[in-house]
Amino acid sequence: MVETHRQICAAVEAAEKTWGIADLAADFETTARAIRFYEAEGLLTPRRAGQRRIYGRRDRTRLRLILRGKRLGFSLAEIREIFGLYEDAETGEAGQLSLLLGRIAERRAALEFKRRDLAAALEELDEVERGCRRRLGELTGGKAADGKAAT
Amino acid sequence: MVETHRQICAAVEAAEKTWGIADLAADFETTARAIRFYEAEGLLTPRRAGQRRIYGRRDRTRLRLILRGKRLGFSLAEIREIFGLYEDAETGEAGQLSLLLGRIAERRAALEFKRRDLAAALEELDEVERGCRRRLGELTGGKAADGKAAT
DNA sequence: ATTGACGTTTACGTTAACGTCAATTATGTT
DNA sequence: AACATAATTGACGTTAACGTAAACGTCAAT
Repeated sequence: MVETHRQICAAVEAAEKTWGIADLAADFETTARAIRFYEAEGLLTPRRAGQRRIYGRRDRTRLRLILRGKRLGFSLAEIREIFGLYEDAETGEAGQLSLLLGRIAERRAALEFKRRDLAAALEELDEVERGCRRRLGELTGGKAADGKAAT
Repeated sequence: MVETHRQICAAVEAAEKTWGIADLAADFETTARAIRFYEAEGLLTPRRAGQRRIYGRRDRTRLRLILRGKRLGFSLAEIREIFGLYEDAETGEAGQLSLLLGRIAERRAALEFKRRDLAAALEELDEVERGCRRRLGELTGGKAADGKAAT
């Protein structure tokens, strides 16, 4: 007798909660196609129940990292490298680990560069807003007594 | 008599410094092709001396904004919208300006969302580094006296 | 007047990251 | 057993953001 999906899930649920691909897509506001694509790119490796993909906690956190990485402007290739770091940090040998620290430092530098970009963008936005409010004040404030308000 | 490029530049240089497309490409570590592409997308509008593009201060700041936007994961379409905001803040009428404040708020929300993403990414990287150092300590520190170090 | 450096337009090619559709295969429901 | 529902693979299409190559113009220097 071959186990059904339900039976397997029941057995597994005792140990760990699982999800189907549609669940993930809904929860993370993405599509099944995209999730399969990430798998094809080596970013996800869900278990299988026969044909069907079964996702666990670990897969969810992975997907969360993927999507966040994308929002920050990283390519899937870069994200894959980052995952490499994460793996190596757990499995690597001593020789690799010190090299790893260097690569982690690079990653940190990239992230902090982005943080500066972000800070600059926010500051400029503030400036635009101030300018906008000032102009609004000039136009509606009624105190058109100063020569510059004429147009 | 038709003015030569040089004569025009000489006349203009008194008022403002200018650059050619290759200069910009070099200064910002991008390519002439990309710069032309941004123009075709309506993100840059350099003056012309005959056929040739002449870039001024304003164009440079624009290009800087474009590239920063890209690094932060914005599409050229989004960047174009942002430029729209910037323009409107200077030229818009009163009615538009209050609407504009709302769009600015949206932009700010998007940027602060990214900031949270970024903070989370940095924290996780920290965690990975700590884990890495801990493992490194276990492997090389020699104090393998604790049962868990065996593998 | 030719060479070389740089710039221009036009057009087609490329890559990443999926979307879309079709044909097929379970799975649970009635 | 029949049926709808949901998932799978495979194939091809699409969009954004340029790259690349061809063919030509312009200017300064030789």
